[in-house]
Amino acid sequence: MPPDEPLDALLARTFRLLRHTWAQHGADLGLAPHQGRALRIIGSDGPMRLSALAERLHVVPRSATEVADALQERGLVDRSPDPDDRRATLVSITASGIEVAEQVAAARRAQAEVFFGRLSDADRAALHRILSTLGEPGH
Amino acid sequence: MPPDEPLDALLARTFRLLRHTWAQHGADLGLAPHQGRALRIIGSDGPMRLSALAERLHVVPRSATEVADALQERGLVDRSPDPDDRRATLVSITASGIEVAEQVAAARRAQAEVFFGRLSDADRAALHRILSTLGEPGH
DNA sequence: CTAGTTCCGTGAGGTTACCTCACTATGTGG
DNA sequence: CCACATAGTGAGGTAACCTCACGGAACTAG
Repeated sequence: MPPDEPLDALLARTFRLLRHTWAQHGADLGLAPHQGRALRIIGSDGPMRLSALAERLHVVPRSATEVADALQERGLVDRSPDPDDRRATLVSITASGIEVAEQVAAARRAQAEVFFGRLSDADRAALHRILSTLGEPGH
Repeated sequence: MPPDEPLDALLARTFRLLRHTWAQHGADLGLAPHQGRALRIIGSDGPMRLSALAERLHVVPRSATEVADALQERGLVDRSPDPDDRRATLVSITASGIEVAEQVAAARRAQAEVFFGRLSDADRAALHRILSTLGEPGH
């Protein structure tokens, strides 16, 4: 609302708006944010160790166990022993997991279309370029 | 990293990068995210009821009590009875609260300067305009 | 004025999503 | 063979939310 809102606050506010719509639809599918994120990661990167999943989610390994537990209980992922290391467990997505992940992805695409819909093509391209610049190298 | 990353994911990733630096400096001052946010709100909007603070923080009133408790215990805010309504409590910022809020704000400005520093003035203006458009009206 | 209703802040207690620590089973370098 | 590191998980803790119920205060009708 403030016309001179600093860029950082503006970015935060915009993101919160976007996240709000995500949470809405994620909740509709009974998925906590990290669960949806994990499902997407496993779905796109293929079977991975729990420790690898933990790293992708930015949580400690113990917490990835819980995320996997929740998804497994819903039948969305499976655990299997890693043939290369009998200490390790591979988490892979199931058929119904793929289905749910696809629903999530579709809902997200649709929502992004609405959310960014008011921008011109040029503005979308500019936003993409500028954000990419910010996300790039020099930490 | 993906060159064709969708806008929504890109926005989220960029924000996470920014938030990470916030959390860092907030933690340095011993402030949880909501505490810093509350301090900023009370500092800029003046004394307010707990229920009003709750609304600004997007939490239920009971949770605002806890945020205020934590800040009061650090001596950063004060509670006083609302002269207009003896049911209500006004939370106002103290002298040391102002000092801490100023430190937080200064750190934030400095970090924003670094974070957005790689953008040209034109790009900053474009980003500001585009994000403002996204945050505006038709939900 | 009074009786009913609504609203303010908070005590009590639950849930959730994280964490650390310790343990077992397994792998690895000397 | 042995010391040490690593993968996942049980046990238990914490922080930040939540709901529910309450006492005091304020509004509203009759």
